[in-house]
Amino acid sequence: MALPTHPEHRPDDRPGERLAALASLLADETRAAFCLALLDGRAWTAGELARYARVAPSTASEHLGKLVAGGLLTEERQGRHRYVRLADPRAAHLVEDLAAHTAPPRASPYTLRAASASAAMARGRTCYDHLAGRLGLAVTDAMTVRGLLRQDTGFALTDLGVEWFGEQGIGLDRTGRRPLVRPCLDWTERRPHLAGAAGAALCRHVLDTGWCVRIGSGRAVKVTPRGERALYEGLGIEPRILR
Amino acid sequence: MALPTHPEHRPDDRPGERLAALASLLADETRAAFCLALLDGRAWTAGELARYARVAPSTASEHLGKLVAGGLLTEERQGRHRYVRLADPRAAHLVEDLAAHTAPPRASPYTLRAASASAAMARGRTCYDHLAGRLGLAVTDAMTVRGLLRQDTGFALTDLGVEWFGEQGIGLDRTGRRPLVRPCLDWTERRPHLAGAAGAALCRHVLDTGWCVRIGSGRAVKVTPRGERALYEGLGIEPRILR
DNA sequence: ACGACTCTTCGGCCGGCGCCGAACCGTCCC
DNA sequence: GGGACGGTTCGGCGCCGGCCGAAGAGTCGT
Repeated sequence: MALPTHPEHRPDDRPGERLAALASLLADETRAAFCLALLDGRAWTAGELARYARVAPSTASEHLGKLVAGGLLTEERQGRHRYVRLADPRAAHLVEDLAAHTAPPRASPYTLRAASASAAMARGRTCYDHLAGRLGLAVTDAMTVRGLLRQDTGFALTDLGVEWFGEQGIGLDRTGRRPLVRPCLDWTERRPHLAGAAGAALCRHVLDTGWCVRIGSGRAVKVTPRGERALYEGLGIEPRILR
Repeated sequence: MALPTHPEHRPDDRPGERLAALASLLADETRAAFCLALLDGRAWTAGELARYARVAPSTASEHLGKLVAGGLLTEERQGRHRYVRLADPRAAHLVEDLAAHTAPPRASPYTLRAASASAAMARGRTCYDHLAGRLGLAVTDAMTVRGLLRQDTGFALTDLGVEWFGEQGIGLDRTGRRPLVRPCLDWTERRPHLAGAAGAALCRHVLDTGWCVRIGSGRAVKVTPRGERALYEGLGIEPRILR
């Protein structure tokens, strides 16, 4: 027996349907705040997000339901906690891209605490799974002037760059469907920095080797003394840029 | 006298505000349909868009007001017409990207007319200002295998590729802030094709030299016999791929 | 000057959705 | 077992926003 399809229903007669549905997920201020918070790549609990966005737990729960159903987030239940994170690099990319389109960075922060926190964020932070902030830019720029990355005719590693990753002992996974290299336009600095599988591998490497450490539990990262030496020797990055 | 700023208003206390505002523009089915239609890069009148999306002229007018105010569209008044187009390549890129995230391409078209129209679209079309469809992919792939473009470690023209543009007499404008080359992930074919300033220059070139012509007034383009020869001789593209 | 045409403004309607609090369920810890 | 805690479900409230039709303003052609 055939499904009772309405005769007037034409499949492509509503060109904007899917696009609107996707955009709707981010069209709410609370959900947008959730996604921006999750750009740090970590898993947050529902309660953390609720407090962060200053809404009732019940409200947050409903929003998370929509974001998960929409495929933007994945959840992981552990005991009485509901951990939630961006579903995959594609979802992170989407949020990044949209955020990058939201015009000017905001004015100077009000409190001292906020000022020092945002200064740390400006120095170095992670953006989902790669390095961003001045640190991310410094690495990207250093790789560019050293001929490891070319930005003048697109955005791609050179042969030299691929070699360099090998020398550093950073494995490049070229199997997945994820692009090896892509630019990520950060919304404070207005210039692209290295993202994609290579960017993620590099970020993992600098954290694993102790070149950088996370500050507290947030997105901000700090370069260690050892990391300063390594970045200077390996890429010619002046330590003072990172301070 | 100071402005009566509310003391509790903290500027970065609403992280998702801007993102949500931007997403809201596309979160309506009618507005989304408008933007998708405008991806052809042409200027549409308000009435055309209203008929296309099947809403009253008054409704369309209101939507256009929002899209223009949000910076996604620009308008140009001519007599009693209001011509509207995507504001810039960045806006087009945004819509493309979001559209690319909306999952699977839809099922086979119902009517014969729609089938032949979408077949023409699949063969070749423009996506804002560059080539897409099988034609766009064929060009991108041919450039890749000939070493003009590298996609394995990112997405960038090679030196050979820059040279090739020069040989073809296609000027590459590297002054603007627009990236020279970027990938555009099309939402029917799931692979990237050449976009950015170079993609636009190439598209302009094939239309100017008569290698391709637009079919009717839409986005679909057709390769001329002369174009077939040129594409075969210049890039080794088999004519049958384009049929 | 007149009518045809395009677009805009306004009022009003309606549905959807974001929000909360209360009640409830399950987990963890004493 | 009892209490604290995290999350969810449900009902209800209020508002925002998309839709239309009617009326009006500006433009073009005859």
